[in-house]
Amino acid sequence: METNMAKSYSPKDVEERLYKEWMEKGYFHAHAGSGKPPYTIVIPPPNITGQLHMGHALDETIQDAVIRMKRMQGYEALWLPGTDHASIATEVKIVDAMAKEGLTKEMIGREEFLKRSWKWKEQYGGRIVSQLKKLGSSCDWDRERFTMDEGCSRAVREVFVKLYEKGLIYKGNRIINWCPNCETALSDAEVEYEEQDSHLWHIFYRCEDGEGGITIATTRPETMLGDTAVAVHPDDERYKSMIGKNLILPIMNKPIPVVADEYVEKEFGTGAVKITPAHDPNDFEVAQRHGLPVIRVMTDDGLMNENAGKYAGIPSLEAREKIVEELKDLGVLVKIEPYRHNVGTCYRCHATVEPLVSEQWFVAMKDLVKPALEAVRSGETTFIPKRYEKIYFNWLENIKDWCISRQLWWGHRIPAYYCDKCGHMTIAVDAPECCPECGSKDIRQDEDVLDTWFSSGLWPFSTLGWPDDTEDLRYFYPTTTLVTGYDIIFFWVARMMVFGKEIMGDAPFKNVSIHGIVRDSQGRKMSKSLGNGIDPLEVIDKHGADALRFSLVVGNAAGSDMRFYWEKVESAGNFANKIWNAARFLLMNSDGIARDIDTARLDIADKWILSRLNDIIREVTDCMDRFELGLAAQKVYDFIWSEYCDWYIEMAKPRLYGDDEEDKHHVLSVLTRVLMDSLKLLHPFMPFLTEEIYRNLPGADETIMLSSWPVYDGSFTFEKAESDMEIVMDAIRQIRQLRSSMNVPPSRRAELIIRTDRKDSVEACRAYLLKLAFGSDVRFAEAGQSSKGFASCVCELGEIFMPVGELVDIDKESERLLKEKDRLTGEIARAEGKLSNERFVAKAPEHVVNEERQKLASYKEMLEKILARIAEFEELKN
RNA sequence: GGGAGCAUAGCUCAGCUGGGAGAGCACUUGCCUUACAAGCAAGGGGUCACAGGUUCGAGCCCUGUUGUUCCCACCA
Repeated sequence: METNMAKSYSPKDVEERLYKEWMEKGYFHAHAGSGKPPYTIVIPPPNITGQLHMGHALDETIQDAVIRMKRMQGYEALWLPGTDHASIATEVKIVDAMAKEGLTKEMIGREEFLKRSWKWKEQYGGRIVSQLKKLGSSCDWDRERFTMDEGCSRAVREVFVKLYEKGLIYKGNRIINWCPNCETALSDAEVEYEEQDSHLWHIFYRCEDGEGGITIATTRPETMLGDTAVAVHPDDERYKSMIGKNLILPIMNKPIPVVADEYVEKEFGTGAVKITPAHDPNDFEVAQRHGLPVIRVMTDDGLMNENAGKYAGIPSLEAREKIVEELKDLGVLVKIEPYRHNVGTCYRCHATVEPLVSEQWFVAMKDLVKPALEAVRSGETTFIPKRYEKIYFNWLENIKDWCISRQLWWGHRIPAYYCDKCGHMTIAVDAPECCPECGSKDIRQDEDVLDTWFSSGLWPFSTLGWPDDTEDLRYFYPTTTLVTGYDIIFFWVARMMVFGKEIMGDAPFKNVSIHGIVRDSQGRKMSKSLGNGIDPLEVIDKHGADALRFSLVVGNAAGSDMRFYWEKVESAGNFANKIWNAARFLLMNSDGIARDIDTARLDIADKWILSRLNDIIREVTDCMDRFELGLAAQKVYDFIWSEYCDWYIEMAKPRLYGDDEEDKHHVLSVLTRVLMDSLKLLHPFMPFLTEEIYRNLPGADETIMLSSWPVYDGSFTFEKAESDMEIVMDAIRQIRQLRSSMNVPPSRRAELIIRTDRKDSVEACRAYLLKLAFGSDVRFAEAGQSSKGFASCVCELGEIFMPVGELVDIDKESERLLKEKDRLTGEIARAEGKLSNERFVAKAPEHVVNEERQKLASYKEMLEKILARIAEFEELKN
């Protein structure tokens, strides 16, 4: 048959066209209530401000691979896509963009700012979506959601009200992490610590009664203006007598008490800690225990405030220098030590985070967390790999209350309404018309918005329609699998588990498949500041989405980091081209008619490849089910390239080019079947290529996407043919090696004279031996066949002689034989050693012992033949 | 301070429930063998970090050591 397939595969011509068609035909759409078992994945929603990076590419590839396989296996497979408003990240970007126009938030006001933000969302939110499509993601775009769309926003308010009414959300004055740059509170999870060089300042606080005093050590002298005590360890002999006395706080010149608290480490610094409750979380706790006042000395934008006396209005770092100067002048600065310590920074802008006391909204986590912990302990939800469960446990077990209010505008505004008249606070899903307490219309909503992770925590059910009782929700919740990186287990996975258990009763997913991050070729994290990021779109442009996808998955152990190499992408692209050409070969020889395999006609090679296909189907499916995609992809790769292309296609050639029309059709039926099933196994990784080829194969369905996943077929398992074929293949390798060692070109064919007990195998493989071992003829050796004038080799099949005598280098040949003799002698010694060990024979499983016996016998036989060859050579030399 | 991962060929990495060390890339040699030179064939290259232990048998299980990466905690 004529084929118009190009000589090499060009992804560009294929990918866009196929994706469009898949969309038009609605293949991605899942139907609730179809009766098929549901398989659901909700996408980790990318930020609307974001561009596709390698992390997304990996994450989407894994999800798409899983969902495509499940769809083929007959599940009602739903991959629900969407995007995240990413409150703080987006707001920072919009503010930056505005700054270029000389504008600030305050200048344009909240309403105008939100208008701009939505415009921004319309402009950029679509960008990431179109990039996901380029990867081939088979998301159900009809169900696309956005964390700030009407439904998700209502879900947020509902959950807020519910938790508030249960007393699990509260407003309070507590110490929080403040980013002076973003000017908002942050949760603990949003603080990143980095080591920085600093100093430890030792400052002397004298006693109020004039006798002595205490030297404290601090890394932040500027906060001393807000000190309300000095703490020492209750058992510290040095300070025991001071407990309860007052010290005079330098500069401020006011008395503060010495308190005893076990939080103090006697060995660190001077063993005395200044207590600044408003600006240190530990100090805050000490203050709570001892009933100390809390005095803030800094403003929200990083200046010293009115409580700082003469330092009011000065930026805190500047104040630090001046205060140190003044302490020195007062003679109370005892010493300055260099000191390296961790400093908290904002995960978005990396400004140093200021712990300070502020009125914020919190979620009380202690009790909420319990069912989420139990869900993983009981196995309701399983992490893959399992070791990530420890991280999850560790975080949830040590959780503190979650600060959820943010002093930002872009996000879900907190549904709290304050009455200006009577001061009553109303918490409600829908904005009240008037104060339910006094009826006044002078009510205003809380200015703050919620932590972006609050709404993403609801994602698995808010996207399915909750709080409404929708068919989607009933059918697809709980979802089946979550695929995400280990870097957001705290931020996101844990929160979804908590909300899922609390709101829905069921954990949001059965499996959490965790993957690593994509690093650069030197193992560094890809980052904007390093400029070492690789744009997936560039990779797709150069090598195709299939090559990118395959390279991100193949050979990678689940859950571990990987490095990006262009070579790996190229190799994946080569693989695509290899398959393309295999298909081209098949179609060039095909008459386009689909035929079932006639099992009565199967020869040894057919049985071998079908049997091997069966093995691979089982192994690949098994790997996929265990989320070992790297192994699965590797197995498909090896099977297609080595076994199908390098061996079976080559073996098919003489049959296709022969005169036996029926056999030709038969071989085509096997070639087609094996290719078709291989394409199906590969489809999750390379959706475009496999679809393009599949459709052209005789007997194909409308699309590979909805074709059925291959299943193990016992009638196509032929263990004997498989092992017989392997023995012949080994003989072919030996002959090739022999020829290669003598530099015999393929064009020079040689007669193959074989001495063997496996005459059946040789007869069955006559054509294959001729083709693959470059034989001119195959015949059996006569009794007493000598190796004189022949090149020869020994293998499990038997002995093979080739009349290329004039090419034989006797010395080289002897060397080769001696090497082989040594190898066999070694193997025999090893096997005999094992078998003569009584405990081995007694304790090892029977099949292991038997295998060892068989090997030994086979080695001995081969060695005998080698020795005979050597003897003949010795004779020849003399 | 607590926890986790990794250490296997020159490089990057696989190695499933313990049963004779693998792939890709790189390297050497020979081939334009009518699907593919983005290819085919052959080859070289490894004390599986180190030391113990369990076992008939350990790259794999246990203990310890070293190196390395990461996460959490945050003694001012």
